[in-house]
Amino acid sequence: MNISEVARRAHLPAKTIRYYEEIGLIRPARDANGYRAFRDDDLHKLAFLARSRALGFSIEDCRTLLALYEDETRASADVKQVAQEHLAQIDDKIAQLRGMRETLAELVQACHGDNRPDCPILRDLADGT
Amino acid sequence: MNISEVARRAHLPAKTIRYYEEIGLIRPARDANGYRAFRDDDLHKLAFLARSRALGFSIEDCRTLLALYEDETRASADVKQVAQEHLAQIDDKIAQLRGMRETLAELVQACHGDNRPDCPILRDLADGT
DNA sequence: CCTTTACCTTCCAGTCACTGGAAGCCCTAT
DNA sequence: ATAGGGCTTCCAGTGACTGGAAGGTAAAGG
Repeated sequence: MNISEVARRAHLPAKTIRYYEEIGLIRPARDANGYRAFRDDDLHKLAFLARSRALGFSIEDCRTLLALYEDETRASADVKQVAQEHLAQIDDKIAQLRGMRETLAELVQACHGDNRPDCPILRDLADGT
Repeated sequence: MNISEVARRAHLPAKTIRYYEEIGLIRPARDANGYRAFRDDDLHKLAFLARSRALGFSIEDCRTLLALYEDETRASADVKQVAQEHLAQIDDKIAQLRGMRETLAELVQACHGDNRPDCPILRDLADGT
């Protein structure tokens, strides 16, 4: 498989796949002409990475997960821990965004949004009141 | 005011304040010795920026908001539009995170987290099933 | 007056995960 | 022979800082 085919099948841009090789997540073979020659194994790994990234795991988490995936003697507890920590981070992020959302929604609500300069949004940003 | 005092009062790291000057958000005067000499006006702007950033506005949004803040002839509608667009982006982000959270929580739930290698999390990442 | 300590300055590099673009080689079809 | 598309590498840029080095300056203590 050339890069564009594997990109299509793994749902990743070709650029990203090259980048993943650069940082050592995959090691595709090369044809005589220098083109990357992807095996099914590479495709599986890339699909694994695409799904891990879609769940918001960092690249370093993905590296860990991929290593666990390939390690037949892994303990599922190790996988679970990575996932749980990530879940906690997502919860933090959601909480933070909800806080912002609440404040912002109130301010937007309070602003007339007309031609006059008076604006509760700016007042709040200026005074923090 | 020197940078450390204004940093303390605006709740921003000194590094960030220097960065904000570099990108043209503020233009503090200079003392003869080369130290930045912050006026109350600079402090107000920095506090404004700190609060805008805390609500998740991008630096470019902050630039716009600061310009509106300083423009006595602004229309509040312009401010409201920036805030509303940002609110919509936050909502998108929350929705995306909630999607991830839901999937992840299910997977974490399903994983025994013991010494055995069998793991629904890895299965899902590998198969997408 | 000297030294220490705590500021302040600039500049450069690194973060994270790509993304865009340039320059150039390779393969296929006409 | 040429046109097109795909492939390669390398370099630079994104956003918003953050860390650290190298060096000037100020205030306090001895």
